[in-house]
Amino acid sequence: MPETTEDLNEFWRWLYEARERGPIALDTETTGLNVFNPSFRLRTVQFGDQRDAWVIQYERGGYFESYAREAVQRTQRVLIHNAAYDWLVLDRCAGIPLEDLAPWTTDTRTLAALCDPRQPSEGGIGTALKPLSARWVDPAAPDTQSGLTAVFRSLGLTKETGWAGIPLDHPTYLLYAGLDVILTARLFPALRRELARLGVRNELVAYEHELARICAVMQRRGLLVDQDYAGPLARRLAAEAERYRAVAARYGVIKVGSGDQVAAALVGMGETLTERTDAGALKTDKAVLLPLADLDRDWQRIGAREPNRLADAVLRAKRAAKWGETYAAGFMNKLDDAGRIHPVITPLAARTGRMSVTDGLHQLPSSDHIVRRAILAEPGHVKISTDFQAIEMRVLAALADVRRMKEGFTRGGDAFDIHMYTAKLIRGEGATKRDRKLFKGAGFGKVYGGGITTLARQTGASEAEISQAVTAYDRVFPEIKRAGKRWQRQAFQNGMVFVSATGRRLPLDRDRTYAVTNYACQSAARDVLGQAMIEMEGAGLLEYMRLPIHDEILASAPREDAADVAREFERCMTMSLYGVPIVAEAEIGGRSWGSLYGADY
DNA sequence: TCGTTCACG
DNA sequence: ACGTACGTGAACGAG
Repeated sequence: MPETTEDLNEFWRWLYEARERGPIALDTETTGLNVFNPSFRLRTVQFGDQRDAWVIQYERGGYFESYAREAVQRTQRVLIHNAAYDWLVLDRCAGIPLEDLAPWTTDTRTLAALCDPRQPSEGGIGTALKPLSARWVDPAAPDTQSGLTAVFRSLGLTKETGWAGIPLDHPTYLLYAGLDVILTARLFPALRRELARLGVRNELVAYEHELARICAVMQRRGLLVDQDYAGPLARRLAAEAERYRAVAARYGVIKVGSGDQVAAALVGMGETLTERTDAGALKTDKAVLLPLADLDRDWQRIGAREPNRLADAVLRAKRAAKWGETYAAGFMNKLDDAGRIHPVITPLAARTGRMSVTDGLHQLPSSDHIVRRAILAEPGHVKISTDFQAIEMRVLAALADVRRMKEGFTRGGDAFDIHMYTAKLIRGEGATKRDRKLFKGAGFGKVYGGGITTLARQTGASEAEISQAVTAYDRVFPEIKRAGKRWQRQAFQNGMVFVSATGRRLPLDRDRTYAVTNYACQSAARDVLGQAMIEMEGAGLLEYMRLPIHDEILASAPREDAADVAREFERCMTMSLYGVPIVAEAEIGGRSWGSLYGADY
C-alpha cells in the first residue's frame, strides 16, 4: 500500500515491468454496490499479478487518485473478475470510459461461466471469486468477502454500511483488497487452460466479451422513471393493499403473505385445500385461490360459486403489494440524480446462457399497463420494442431439423403462425382457434419437456385431449423426439454436458436429462439475440438500446426517426438459422413503456 | 437461510 | 422402463 510519492513511484515501476510479463489484474473497492447511487464513492483501486498486489487509496485524492487513474489507463491487458462492475465504477468515478477499458479486458467471471454455467444451487461452482479460487487456485484460499463481513461486525457495522464505513487503512480491508487481484491473476491461467482442454473456442469467449460491454453500456444509460407517475402509483397501490389486508384481518389473517395463516383460515371457513407444497404444507398460491374467489386466470368472474371473500382479499392484497412495493416504490428507491434506474444486466446468468436483469425489469406485469407506464423514453423520444416471432419454435425447427416445421417457416411468410399451421397439419383446414391453443400447448410442452398432467393444467384442456394432441404432434414432427434422444446420448458421452451449436457447454442433471431439448433451444435463442445485439451495435443502434428481454430489445429513439430506427432493429434481428428464417417485428409506442401495452401515454 | 409465492419470456 | 414443463429476480414469513 503506497503511502508516499516515493512508494507511488515504486508502484509505477512495478506496473511497467509487470505489464511486459502479462496481463495486470484489476479490482476496486467502493462504498456500496449501486454505482449510480448519488452517494456512491470509489475507495481503492488494486493492481496485481500472480505474486504482488498494490492497493492504491483512491479516496485520499491527490497523487493517489491521479496515479490510480493513470495506471488504469496504462495497464494495457487487464484481468477483472466481473468486469462490468469495475468498468462502470471507473467510468463513473474516475472518468475512464468503459469503451476504453473494455477492449483490453479479460473477464475471469465470463471464462468461469463458459467452463461451467451452473450456479452453486445447481451443482456448479458458481462464478464468485472465492469458490472459483478454491477450485482452481488453492482450496485454502480465504473468503475475503465473508472475512470482511466479520470485520464489519466487529466495528459495529453491517454488510450494508461496512463498505462505506470501514477505515481506509484497516489492515484486513487492505489485505483482502490486495488478495482479490492476486486470486484473479492466478485464476486466469487455470481457466484458460481449462477452456482449451474443453475445446471452448476463442470466438465464443470474444463474443461474450463484446456482449458484456454492450450490456454494460445499456446499464450505464439506464431507464428514465416517470416520478410524477410512479410516486403516486406506489402510494395508491399501498393504500389498495392496506384495504384488502384489513378485509383479510376480519377473517383472522394478520399477514396475507403467511401461507399457514391463509390455509388455516380457509379450512376454518369450510374450504377444502388439497394441493401441497414440496415441503408438505397446504398450498395457497394464486392458482389455488383464484377458483375459490370464483375468478378465472384473467381475474374475471366465472359465476360458478359464491366467491370466498378471504381468498379474494388475499389475492388482491398480495398483487397490490407486489406491484406497489417491488415495482413502483422499487423504482423510486433506486433513482440516480437524473431520475433514472440502472438495472444490472448480467449477460451470462442462467445455466442456458440466458441473460438476467435486476430491479424487476424482466418481470413487470404485462397483463396490465399501469406498472410499465412508469418507464419512459427520453424527452422527445418514443419507446420501440422489437421482438422475434416464435423464436424458440424456429430454433427448435432449425436445430432438430424438423422437416414440416421448416417448410412452414420457409414458405409461411411474415405473418406465419406456427401453432395454427400445426393445428391444420393435424386437423385439416377446418382447424379451430381451440385446436390452435391445444397444439400451441403441445409445442411448448415439447420445447420444455412437460408432461400430460402439467400441460392439461396449463392449457385448461382435459388430459385425454392433451394426450391425443401430443401423439398427433409427434406424428407430424417426429424429428423432435429423435433429436432429444440424440442430444441426451451425445451429452452422456461427453460427461453429461451437451455442447450447443455455438460451443456453449450445457451440463445436464442426471435425473432430468430430458431438459436437454429446452436447454438447446433456450440457449440457441439467447445466442441469436446476442448475435443480433452485436449487429445492432455495428448498425449504430447501441445509443437507442435500453434492455434485452430474452426475445426482445426495448429501445428509446427520437420520435421523428422512430420508423427508420425500428426498421434497422428489425434488420439486425432478421437472419437465417440452418435455413430457417428468423423474423422480428418492431412496435413503435408512445412516450412510456406502458404505451406498448395499452396505456395512452 | 430456506421455503414459498409471484411477476416475466 | 417410465416420466418429469424450462429459465430467472424479488419479497415475505418462519425459524
